[in-house]
Amino acid sequence: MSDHEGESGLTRGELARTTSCNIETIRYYEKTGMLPDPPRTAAGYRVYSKAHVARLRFILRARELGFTIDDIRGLVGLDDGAVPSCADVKERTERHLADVRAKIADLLRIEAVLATTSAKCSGDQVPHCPVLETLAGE
Amino acid sequence: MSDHEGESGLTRGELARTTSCNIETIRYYEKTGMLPDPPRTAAGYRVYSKAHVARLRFILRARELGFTIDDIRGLVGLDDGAVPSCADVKERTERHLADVRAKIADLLRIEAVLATTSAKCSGDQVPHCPVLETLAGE
DNA sequence: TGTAGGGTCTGTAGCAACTACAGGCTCAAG
DNA sequence: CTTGAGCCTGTAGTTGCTACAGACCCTACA
Repeated sequence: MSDHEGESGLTRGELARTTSCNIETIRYYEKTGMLPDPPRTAAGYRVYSKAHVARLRFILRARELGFTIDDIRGLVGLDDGAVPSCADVKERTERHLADVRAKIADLLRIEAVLATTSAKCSGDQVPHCPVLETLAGE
Repeated sequence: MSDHEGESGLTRGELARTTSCNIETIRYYEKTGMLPDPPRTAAGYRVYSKAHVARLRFILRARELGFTIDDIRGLVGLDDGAVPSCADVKERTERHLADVRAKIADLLRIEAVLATTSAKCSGDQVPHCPVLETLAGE
């Protein structure tokens, strides 16, 4: 699979390594239409171009930021076929930002409960376990 | 299904309503052993006692606090059969607390990126979309 | 007594977003 | 020409539910 295209023309394994993406995930993104179907060699091996690398990097970065697959589909214009407008992108981002903030607020509440409850517990055998009592509803 | 047991002896639907738990989730918890199999009427209807209500409330509260099903299994002594020691409970709680804190840290990083990126975007047509550029990797 | 409507029973399939096989090809090196 | 790595496909598993379909059952009302 060494060819004449310079650094282009990656196999699936090579793409996985250069992007640190699980090799099966690549196939998954292809199946779900996130990543365009690459051309194949005569033997059926996928051949990825630089465009594929860029697209995959985009997807992975968006996932890192917590965008769902559907969000990303919108960001790359796969839901309506058209390249999304700047306003579209901004709106999706803001919506996602609100979700993230809500999740942070949830987790902070949870953290407070866990921290105070756990602090009450000596770890020794005390008459009642504060953690279990909290969970049981006092 | 009105019986002589006072406020005990709930049907599945009644248990769902009193705990605000989805009715199917109850069956799921039963199937996975989180909730003990209740006795049945002659026709095969489940009959739940106060103990079931308490156990389900416990599970739901622990889930709200982000404990996984396996965590909860440990908290109620279902993984090794024995009632967990206070130290066990404390250790599980602390471990979970660390997870929660890590998740919060992740989300705060994400929030910062999203907020600054989104702020750069006017929403109008500008030459380049700052959000997409960030995702594409500058 | 009949029936209409709700509730309940079971098993099974679906969701997100992957991940991990099994069984078979293909390719490059020795 | 063989060996071993890599690739191909389809399918099943993961977590924590949720949502059916099709069959019972139970109560109320006529």
